[in-house]
Amino acid sequence: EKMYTTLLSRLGKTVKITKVFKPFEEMVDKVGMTNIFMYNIAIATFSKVNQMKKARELFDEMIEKGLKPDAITYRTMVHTLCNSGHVEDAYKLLEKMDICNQDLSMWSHVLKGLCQANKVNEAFKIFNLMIGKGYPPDVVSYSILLDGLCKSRYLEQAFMLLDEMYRRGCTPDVVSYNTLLVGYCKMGDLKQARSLLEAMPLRGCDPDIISYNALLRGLCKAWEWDKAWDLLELMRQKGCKPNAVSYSILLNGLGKAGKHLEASRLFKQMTGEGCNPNVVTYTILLDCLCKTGHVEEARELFKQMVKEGFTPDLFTYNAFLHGLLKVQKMEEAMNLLNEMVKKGYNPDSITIKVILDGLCKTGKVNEAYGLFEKMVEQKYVPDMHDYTIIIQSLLAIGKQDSALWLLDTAVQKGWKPD
RNA sequence: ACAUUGGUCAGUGG
Repeated sequence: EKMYTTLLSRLGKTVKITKVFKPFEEMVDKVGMTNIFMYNIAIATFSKVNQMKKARELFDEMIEKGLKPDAITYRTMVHTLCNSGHVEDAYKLLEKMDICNQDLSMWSHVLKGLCQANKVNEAFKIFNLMIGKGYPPDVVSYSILLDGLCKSRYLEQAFMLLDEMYRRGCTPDVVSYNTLLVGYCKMGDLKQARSLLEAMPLRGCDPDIISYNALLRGLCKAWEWDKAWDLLELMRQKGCKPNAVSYSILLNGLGKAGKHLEASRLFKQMTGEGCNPNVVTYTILLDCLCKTGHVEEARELFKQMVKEGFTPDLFTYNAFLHGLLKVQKMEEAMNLLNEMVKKGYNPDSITIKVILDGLCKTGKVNEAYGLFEKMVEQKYVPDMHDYTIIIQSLLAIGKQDSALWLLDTAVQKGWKPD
């Protein structure tokens, strides 16, 4: 039994790296799952590769067998339920389990899950409930709520919550401040961001690279290029050397502003500054080249990144596909699509929208609809945007009745037209 | 023997 547990653990670790879980699954089926360790390992492993269903089955199975889940089992379950959009279930589980197996971090997972589902109000309800149960919040749980408020654009409330943290003796740390900084910058409120940044050292929190990157993003969004360059200089002076994220923020800003020459120059420059490119920076530049009508250069960049040993990911493929389809290079796009599938990247909802849109814009509405039906058959669940792409192009070629029919189908499936 | 480990920054579609 000990041997099997060790074996399972070893195999589990490789699964987490390679994401290939078939052999592990067979192993789980073959060996008898006899102790709690084996279940804990198996549950954790399956949840790491997004096999929630498997994880839950095992959890139920162990209870049926009369094995009592321990704190670790519960923690793993709560964690993965929250991260896979099943916060409700996580909450139910927490309500059911023994007090001795609960702790603040589990409740924090629930808070985060709710915030990610855009349910900040719910999060606050749980927050109060959790306090009532004897789990006073700490700086982490507060920061989760701060982030939730910021992402829902409730910046004033976030600021007030920061104040509440002081009053309750939960001194905000650099993460709390950064959370708010990001919020201000995304909203374009650079004034507030700057004053918060200046206030930080006075409150015993020196800004770190994330603080500066947040501000950098705000400056790029406002097209304040000179100030952005000044900030880079300031960062170097303060010993916060710009990192790959800093450069990708700048690259993306330049790209979105259509400044592809400057973006290309910065891309070359960053290596000289001791910062190596990565998949993200490559993808940003590639996208920028595509969007500014330089597909040939984009293709060269794609080749270059592969040659330099970087593996294109779904973002890269989607961006490039979009670029190719925009200039009607249908055949090359389909080759790329095949290549990406062969490499193990399954088209996601964005890939599908890119292709639908590409087909429609080249007048191949029928093909688009055919693909759409095929995807639905393969249990892809289209959203309203997928419908919109096709409906719009049906209207464009004067097929109002088909468009209306499709719209009706979407509505019947519970979608709300926008 | 072994397992879980809570918060903040960058990229793709409509």
